[in-house]
Amino acid sequence: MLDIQALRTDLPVIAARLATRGFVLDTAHFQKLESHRKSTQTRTQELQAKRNSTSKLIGQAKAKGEDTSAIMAEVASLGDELKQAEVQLGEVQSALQQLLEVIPNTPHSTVPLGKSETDNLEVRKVGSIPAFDFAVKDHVNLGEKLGLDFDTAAKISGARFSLLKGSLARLHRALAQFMLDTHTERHGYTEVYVPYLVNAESMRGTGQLPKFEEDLFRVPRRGFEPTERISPDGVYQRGFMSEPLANPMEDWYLIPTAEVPVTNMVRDEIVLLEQLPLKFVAHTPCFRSEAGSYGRDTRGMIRQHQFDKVELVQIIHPEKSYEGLEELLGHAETILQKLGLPYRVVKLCSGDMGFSAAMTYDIEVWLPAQNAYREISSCSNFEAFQARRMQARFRNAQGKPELVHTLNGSGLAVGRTLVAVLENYQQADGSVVVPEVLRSYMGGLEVIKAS
RNA sequence: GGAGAGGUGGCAGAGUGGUCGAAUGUACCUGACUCGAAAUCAGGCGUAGGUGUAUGCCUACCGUGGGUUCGAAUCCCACCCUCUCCGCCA
Repeated sequence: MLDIQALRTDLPVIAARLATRGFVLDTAHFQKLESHRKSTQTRTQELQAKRNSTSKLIGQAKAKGEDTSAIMAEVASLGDELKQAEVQLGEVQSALQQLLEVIPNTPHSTVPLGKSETDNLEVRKVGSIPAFDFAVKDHVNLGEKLGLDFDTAAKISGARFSLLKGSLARLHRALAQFMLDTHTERHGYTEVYVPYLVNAESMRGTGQLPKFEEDLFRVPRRGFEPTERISPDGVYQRGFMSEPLANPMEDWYLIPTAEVPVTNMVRDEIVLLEQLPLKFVAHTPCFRSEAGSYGRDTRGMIRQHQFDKVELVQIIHPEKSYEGLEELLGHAETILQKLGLPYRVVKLCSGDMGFSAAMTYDIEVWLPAQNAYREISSCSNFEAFQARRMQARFRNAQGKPELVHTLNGSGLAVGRTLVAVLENYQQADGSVVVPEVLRSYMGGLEVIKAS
């Protein structure tokens, strides 16, 4: 969320910055709401002040045993007008809030201007692209002999799920363990285990709600009848839904990234200055509906409804956040370097960044079968955008509460890393060499072969 | 699933419907005393918002949302959360 004070004082400037990311801010609408808010709030507070002072007089008069009927009649006439003013104020404030919640973050001044991913800026390329003296296979072809089974996953669940067996399942686990160990032992992160089902308030805090609900899996709790049942006359019914119950419980959402539960750890908290930066790493599954991505990456495990990710999160002092972003990016890069995977770092342009980010670096890993770099990590500085939504603050040197900055980045997406390992370490016979750093996690296994 | 207890300021903990934004203790900050510290004494110490050049003034907030009332931390309703006991359970 943007600072409403800044919008009040600097509206044209902020609108122009938002325009660089392709967002049109309706400034006239904002100004109209804002002036309505101002007059309504002033009027409401005047009436409240009058009610309060008069009511106090009644109390004092009664204490002395005086007659209060005249004064009570006076304040009674306030009632309707005050109630109406309060309702109006509530309406205009929630309208402002709703408007504010769907405005994206303003890009940092050093973010390259552009409309789409073609305008992103390549920052560096690291590692050398492997040369193969045979026809490279993609991870799907390679995996089918090694334990990567999409058919069974489709039977169990549906499209965009995968099932790993044997050495590949272990490789998947090894990657996650290796990443966690590296970040905790070398980069100073504290490992956390977090809930995978979160409430709407947490989703709002990091910016997934209210605008991107269609990307999420929503899990109803109490509130509906089951979706399957045997009807009274003995017929099996599927997809049955009753009318909603009178008092439904708040729904949960499956996390689309560990960013949500981990960053929300500091929601509604005031952390001590000396505790900053807080650095957390979590290995979690991520669940995404992939609504709107029909037909994209349908083959293989690049784009799944469920995938694992090791996520880095930092809660950091505002003056240190850009420094912190470079460090966090480096922490993610370390994983690729140690795995010996070639990659490049891209700075996203204003038009390609996510809703909440002020600056984002993507790390793209080389996939030989696609002959392309593909995103494997996204590292962002959200500045105070998420902190403002979460009311996540620290006590500054003057002892006053001030919003923290939040950073996060994948370190890395486990499924895509597995794809990259398979494709980059493949051999002519269809086997895959296990990267050196993973072997201790694989019981010393050096090559994954068809069983 | 059944029965009960409770949610108040950083923490602890009071609060007959009427100067309660809230006693008191503790922590913290400032000052006094001291060579210094401890102890003691005095003062200060919530968050958000509005308004004004300004000392300031005003509004909201006692789990959340409604309601009753001229007036609600206090009364009523619903919900959320925590804890205890019983049952079930990985």
